[in-house]
Amino acid sequence: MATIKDVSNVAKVSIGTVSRYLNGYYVKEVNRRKIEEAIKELNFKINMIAKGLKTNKTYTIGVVVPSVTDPFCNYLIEGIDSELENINYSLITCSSRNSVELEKEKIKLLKNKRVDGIIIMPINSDSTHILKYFEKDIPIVLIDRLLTSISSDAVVIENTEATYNATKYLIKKGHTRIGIVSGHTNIYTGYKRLQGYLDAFQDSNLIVDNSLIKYVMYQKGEGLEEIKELINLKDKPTAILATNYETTYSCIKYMLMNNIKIGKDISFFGFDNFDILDIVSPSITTVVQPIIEIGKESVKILNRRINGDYNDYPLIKKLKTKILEGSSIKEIVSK
Amino acid sequence: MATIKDVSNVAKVSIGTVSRYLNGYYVKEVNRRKIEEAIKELNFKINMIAKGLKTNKTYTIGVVVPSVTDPFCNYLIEGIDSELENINYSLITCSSRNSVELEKEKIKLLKNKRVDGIIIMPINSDSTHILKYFEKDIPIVLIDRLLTSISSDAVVIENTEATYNATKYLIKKGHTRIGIVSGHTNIYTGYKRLQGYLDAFQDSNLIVDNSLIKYVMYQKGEGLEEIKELINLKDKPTAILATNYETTYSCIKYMLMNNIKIGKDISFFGFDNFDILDIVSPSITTVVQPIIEIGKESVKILNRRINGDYNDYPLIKKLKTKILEGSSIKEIVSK
DNA sequence: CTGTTAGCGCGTTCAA
DNA sequence: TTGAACGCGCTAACAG
Repeated sequence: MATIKDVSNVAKVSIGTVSRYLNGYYVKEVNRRKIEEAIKELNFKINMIAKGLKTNKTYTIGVVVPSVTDPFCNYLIEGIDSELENINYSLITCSSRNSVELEKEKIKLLKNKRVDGIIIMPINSDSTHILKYFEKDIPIVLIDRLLTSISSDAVVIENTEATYNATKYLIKKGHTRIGIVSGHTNIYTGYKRLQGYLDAFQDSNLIVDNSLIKYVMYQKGEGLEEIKELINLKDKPTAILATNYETTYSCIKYMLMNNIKIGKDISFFGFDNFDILDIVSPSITTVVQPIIEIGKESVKILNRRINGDYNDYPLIKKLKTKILEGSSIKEIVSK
Repeated sequence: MATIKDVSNVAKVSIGTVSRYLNGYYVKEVNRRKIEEAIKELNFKINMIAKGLKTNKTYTIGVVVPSVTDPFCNYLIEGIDSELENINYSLITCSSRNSVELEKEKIKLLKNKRVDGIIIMPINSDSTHILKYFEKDIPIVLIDRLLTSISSDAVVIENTEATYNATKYLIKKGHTRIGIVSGHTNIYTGYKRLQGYLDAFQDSNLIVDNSLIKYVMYQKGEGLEEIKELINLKDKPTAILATNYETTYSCIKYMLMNNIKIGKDISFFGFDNFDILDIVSPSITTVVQPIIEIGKESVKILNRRINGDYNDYPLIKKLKTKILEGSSIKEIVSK
């Protein structure tokens, strides 16, 4: 593959001149023409590797997500990718496959690759194992989940507010026995979202029944057993609140499998609204996160750090959620 | 950030020794210890950029897919990513967003980045615009779709066989008026899959009614109008065959929206089985592709090319599909 | 087994 | 404005 040296030979100008031309500096008209011809003739493409070695930039950022087949992560990546296009960066995608070990591995890999920045959606809130990667050499932005005892840039949603509003919504519809499929509290979003549920009960002067709280893994296929327990409680819940996409999915699956009529036998409040919910009937009332926005925002912050702008560091951006109303929640009129 | 030179200084051995240590060659026990200490002390990480400049390798491959929010592409990426882990490569993911322009752009970008190889799922079969990127400098493997007039490594499925078997299955169940939601024939998979449908009719000595063939875009949200036409034909089809995930999804959505009972009012044969079909009732009979396998296989071929093994070039690997039986197909007993 | 050194392709001085 | 020369961090070849 042709190098800058080959171009300088063919064009009969010096390497420096070619380099300057490539980087947008002014060169004499005659030389410009000669260089352009040589480039075309040799089909020269600049070697970003060599350039990166010199400029200490790779024009690449890395992202580490727990899964690449989870729609939440995919939309995150879509947001990141589309924003990256604006600044001409490319993206190395890494899946930590929900393994802390792999997460470490991948971050190390990205650092070796000298990416200009890293976006991480951490597996859990435990920062001890990850802490050492947070030297200031490469900027890192956290998404979706924060890490304990690390002050870092991050983009998350108003988690507590999201479930608070959802729970309040259910209470207003007359529900007091509301089951929640919560994540484990060592996961940032699990902890925060449970908090919103508890707050809503407190603000409404209602007592929380702990048997209505089920802790499940935020992973595909998890939670069926817990949902079963919830639904078969002696004193049954009249409504169930799921707190992320995976649990929403599991709830729907369980209820369909067991012929439980959503919105009739039991009310249901979901979390995250992907295609899938389009084809469930009745339509599901859900908390909707601005996922694409989260991705885009994280890139914007990261890019400022890459360019040395640490003015507002550390910045924790919290995005608002919305409620999308469907027909999965029945109003209970008190007798 | 510490360099190999710093390490050699601290460890009091030569640069060469450090380099050899890093690359797995044998160094004297004493030196090994000193080097390891120095590395830990300096928190040294090898600079892959510099290594790449020398070895002309980036240990990175690129993949270009039409979308990063389409489950088919996601599972493809999952397969690629997991296989890449075995050979310690990382992956630059690019979305062409179903735009030929962007597809060109992304390939060019990957070439500039000097990735060691590229995997492409082309948008359509038209190779003219893409042809010039197929110089032998960087190995390319096509997936899912072939390109006209380019001989290249590729991993696809037995497309014609897949729909042939599905159509035969329907015919055996007594269906003769089978509507097909086909892709446009300028897309490799669209063309091949339609062929299977036609072949099955011919082999069964049945006449194909062209009004039962609808051509739709293989993209999210497409096809609702065509499905409507199909279902509202004067002489209605008794069964419908979708030919990819997007059209399967659209069919299900249309039927649910219009309260058409799948497996009762009309039989339905889907294509690709993601989570989503888990929560549709009745369960859908589908053609199942070995998607993860396609991804893994493409990496295996690519890796051999990267290592200079062009023995069986060009290799077009065709993987088999299976039929997953659900309850969406009714048997018609002739009166 | 180790130290020394050239050079990968490029950007960037410094003189001219 | 341009050309020559150095160095980014690393590998590989050679001599020891």
